[in-house]
Amino acid sequence: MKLSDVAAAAGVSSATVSLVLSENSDGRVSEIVEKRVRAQAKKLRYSPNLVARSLRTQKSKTIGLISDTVATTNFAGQMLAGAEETAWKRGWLLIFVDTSADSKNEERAIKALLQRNVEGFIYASMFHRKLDFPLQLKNQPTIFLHCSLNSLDTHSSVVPAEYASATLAMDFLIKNGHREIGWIGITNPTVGGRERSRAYIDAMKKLKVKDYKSLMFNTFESYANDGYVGAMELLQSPRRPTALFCFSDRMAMGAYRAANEVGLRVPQDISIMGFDNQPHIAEALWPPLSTMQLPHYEMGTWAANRLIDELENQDSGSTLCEQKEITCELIERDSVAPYHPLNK
Amino acid sequence: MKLSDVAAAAGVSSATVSLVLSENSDGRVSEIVEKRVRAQAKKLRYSPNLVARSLRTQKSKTIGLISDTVATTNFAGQMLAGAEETAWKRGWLLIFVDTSADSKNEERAIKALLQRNVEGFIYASMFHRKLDFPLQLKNQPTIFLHCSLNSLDTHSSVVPAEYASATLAMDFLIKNGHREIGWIGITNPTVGGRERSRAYIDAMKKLKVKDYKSLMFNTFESYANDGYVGAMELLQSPRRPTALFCFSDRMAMGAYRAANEVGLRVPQDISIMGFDNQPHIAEALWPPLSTMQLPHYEMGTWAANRLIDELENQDSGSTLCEQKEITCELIERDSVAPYHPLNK
DNA sequence: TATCTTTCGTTAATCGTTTAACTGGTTAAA
DNA sequence: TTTAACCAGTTAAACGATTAACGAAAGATA
Repeated sequence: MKLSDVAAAAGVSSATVSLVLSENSDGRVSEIVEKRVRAQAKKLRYSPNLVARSLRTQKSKTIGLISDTVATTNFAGQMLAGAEETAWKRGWLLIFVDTSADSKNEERAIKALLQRNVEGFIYASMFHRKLDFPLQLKNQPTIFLHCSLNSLDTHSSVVPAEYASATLAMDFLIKNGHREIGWIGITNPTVGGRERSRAYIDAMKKLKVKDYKSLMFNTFESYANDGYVGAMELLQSPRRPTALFCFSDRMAMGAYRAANEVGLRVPQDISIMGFDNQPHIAEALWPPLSTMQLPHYEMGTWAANRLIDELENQDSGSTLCEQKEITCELIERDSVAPYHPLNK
Repeated sequence: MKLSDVAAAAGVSSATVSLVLSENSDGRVSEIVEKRVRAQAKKLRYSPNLVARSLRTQKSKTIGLISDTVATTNFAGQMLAGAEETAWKRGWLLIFVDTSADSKNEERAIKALLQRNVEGFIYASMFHRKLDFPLQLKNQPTIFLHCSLNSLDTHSSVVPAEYASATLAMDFLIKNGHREIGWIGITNPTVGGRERSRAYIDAMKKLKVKDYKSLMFNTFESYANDGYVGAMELLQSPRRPTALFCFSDRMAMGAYRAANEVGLRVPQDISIMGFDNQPHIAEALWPPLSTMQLPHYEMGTWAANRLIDELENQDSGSTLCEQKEITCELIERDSVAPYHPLNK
């Protein structure tokens, strides 16, 4: 069913049909004709050919999301979901391409999307990092998702508020009476690793805990086993902490095992705090893990909304760019208990 | 850069450029002109406008994947990845839409894709199930991914070989000398639940284990805690099994906890076999869990290849449809040990 | 009455390709 | 010599929308 079919059925020209259906007919079409056109369009189940429209208008109501493996890395798929759903709700289509962190792929992907008249991009990273501007996106409307630019005054970006969120986690531990808090983290230089540990250190300083460095343990990676190793170290040291703040839920998972092995009960003997709220882990551990919910979904939502805002009012001068940080939500489950002198 | 720009630069008509660049110029363009055209195209960095081409040819080299939340459910995102990557490799674009299992959404999604001249569909399900044919896809080339049709002779589908794979898992346990094997599964009527438990039962029958039913425990859902409950029951019963076959890795995770609580070591005192090879769980447990790798990625690959095959040789009569089953791979880690009389 | 507006539509160009049909000249076959 | 085939391209019509520019009839104004 194309425009001209409807036009023929309604006995008018296709221009008229177009005018009516695009709500652009301010006084140019009589009410009676408009009704006739609408009736026929409905009857024939007309739906516009977006390819033709796109060719004519040079718009596509489509945005592209390019990412390094964001879809496969389980819980970060929430970013995709958030972006896709909001685009969808606002009448836009989101095309997602995974470049597997390969720059040749990335180039091809951007080209392929541009060839399809994509109007703007979301550039998403699997893990929180800073990067240089991808040149192929020069003068394309672009939002950075879960990453930000080294030179950050040209485009909007949205990332988790690592420092603020980790501070929230520490506050929670402290509010529960803990002072001897251990840190299990990573040396791998990522924004998350750096900022979360900085928050830990600042909180410990503020608490005036002396020599907190002996309560810190860092490994390079953040797998469960790294957490195990770190927790074994800390839990068996003479200065055993009463709570453990782990860089990630996976490390927390390892910490659980260490606690179990050492004969410490969670949370009665040792409180454990995670980070990420990784699905199928955080709530499946026993006891369920208290942790910080990374705002993946919200970030995806924000990025899509922002981009579409920019695209929909190109004329309006609202093209300010913003470096957005979203704070993680505290997910209180059962792995943190109030400190009690008897614990020790 | 459009065709006519290249044409002007090369001093020929745009038809000629089109002919040359589409490799359709069998003897219609002299070599010298062809060279000139190619040189100019390269110099001007011409890349065809796919929207215009699509309008003209009524093809889009694009397929749509519609799914109920396949992207957000972590490890099933591998299906998406598999489909997307193969489409990409073969020069096709895959557009993915998540319908959140809402039929209104699904209708809109299919319409939106059709409006963009999508040439075929992959219909993906988050969990293995059977369904009725979605009417909007009538006479659209469609492959069913991780699901199959109730009336299954019209379209191709690809699913995991549940029965065969579960049999493989049982064989592995049996090869390790176990006979008293417990089953922890679900009553929730899914293909996976039904077929895996059937494989268990058949294996036990074949082994001639008497009254194997007292070694089975089913709950409705398959969360970690359900596995815990089931394992507690089985491990504390007078007839304690020497191995546990769990419907899912998450249930196995619960079984680990139960074993630990009861004072049984994995795998020395109790062997545990999972199913799914769920990322971040199976390998993060201690000891790492032996399990079956669901062929998500391969299924995605198969679906995309199949669909594109169909689309690329529409003329050729190879439109046979196939009900494909892919067997899971056994992932041997450390949670299964040979049975030894002393174990008990 | 002559002229100007308004109203309600239509015409035709355009977006960037593809492709069937054509052209004008040369060469080969009958 | 006529006819046919071939060569190396070109012309122009699509594909299905949008939209600037135009136009005819009716009503308003001077």
